[in-house]
Amino acid sequence: MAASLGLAHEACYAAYPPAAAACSYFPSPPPPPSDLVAEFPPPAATAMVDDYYFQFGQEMGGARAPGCGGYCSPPAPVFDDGMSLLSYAGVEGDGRRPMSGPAGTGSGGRRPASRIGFRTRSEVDVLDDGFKWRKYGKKAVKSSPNPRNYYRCSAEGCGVKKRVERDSDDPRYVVTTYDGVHNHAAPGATYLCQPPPPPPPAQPQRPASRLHARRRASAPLVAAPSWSAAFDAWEAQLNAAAAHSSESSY
DNA sequence: CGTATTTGACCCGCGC
DNA sequence: GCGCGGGTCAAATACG
Repeated sequence: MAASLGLAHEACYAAYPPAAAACSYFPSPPPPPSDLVAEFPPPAATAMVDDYYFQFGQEMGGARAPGCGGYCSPPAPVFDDGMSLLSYAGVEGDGRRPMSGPAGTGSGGRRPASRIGFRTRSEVDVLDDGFKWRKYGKKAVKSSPNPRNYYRCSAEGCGVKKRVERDSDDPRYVVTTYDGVHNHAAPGATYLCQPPPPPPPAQPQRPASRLHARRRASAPLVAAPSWSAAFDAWEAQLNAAAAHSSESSY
């Protein structure tokens, strides 16, 4: 199922509003980026997210924890050009829903709290990112000759989802899109990043409907407005830690 | 037998 | 208003 071989990273795209973003954890330090097909244990995502952060982190206004081997997304998108980043990644997001604009627009506020995408060269479709996923759907999409697979984090109460599909332009690449933020640790993961501040109790994101009413409750993906204050505190904590770290190193 | 996957159907939002 | 396309559900099936 999961794979950890034959990976090379190309690009990834960005988180976007609303403001529930947090630190996205990945299980192990990434290998050095390389054009060569690296052979290493998971995860596929790590290196690319890290690379991406270095490339776009400032524009995104993201916070990077001292010694963080993962990616800490900003509480809200700071960059103005999310679509261009998507284009850079060779994916088009939802296709129907704008990646920018007021939260709750698009399809009735069903937009996930945060989204990170990867385009990874891999011989296999499913990349081992340290989390356990359950497949819940498969769909042929118009924009690609390859089917899109839908996965949900199998951890109880964790509503994170991911979509996996082969790049329509180059089938050697797998486009993986994560929706939401894990509220738990990855099994067996080694975290280098501080945990984000605890999310406040959030309201269900989906509008009430007959369908949604009978569906299982999933972990809320949207943070309450007060979350930004919590993030500020967390960021300050990171800055303090960074300062302390630099002082102690001399 | 329990769990994971498959797959057709359904729902919803958007564009025309 | 209608059709299209994407996302999800849930019963059926496969697998260990």
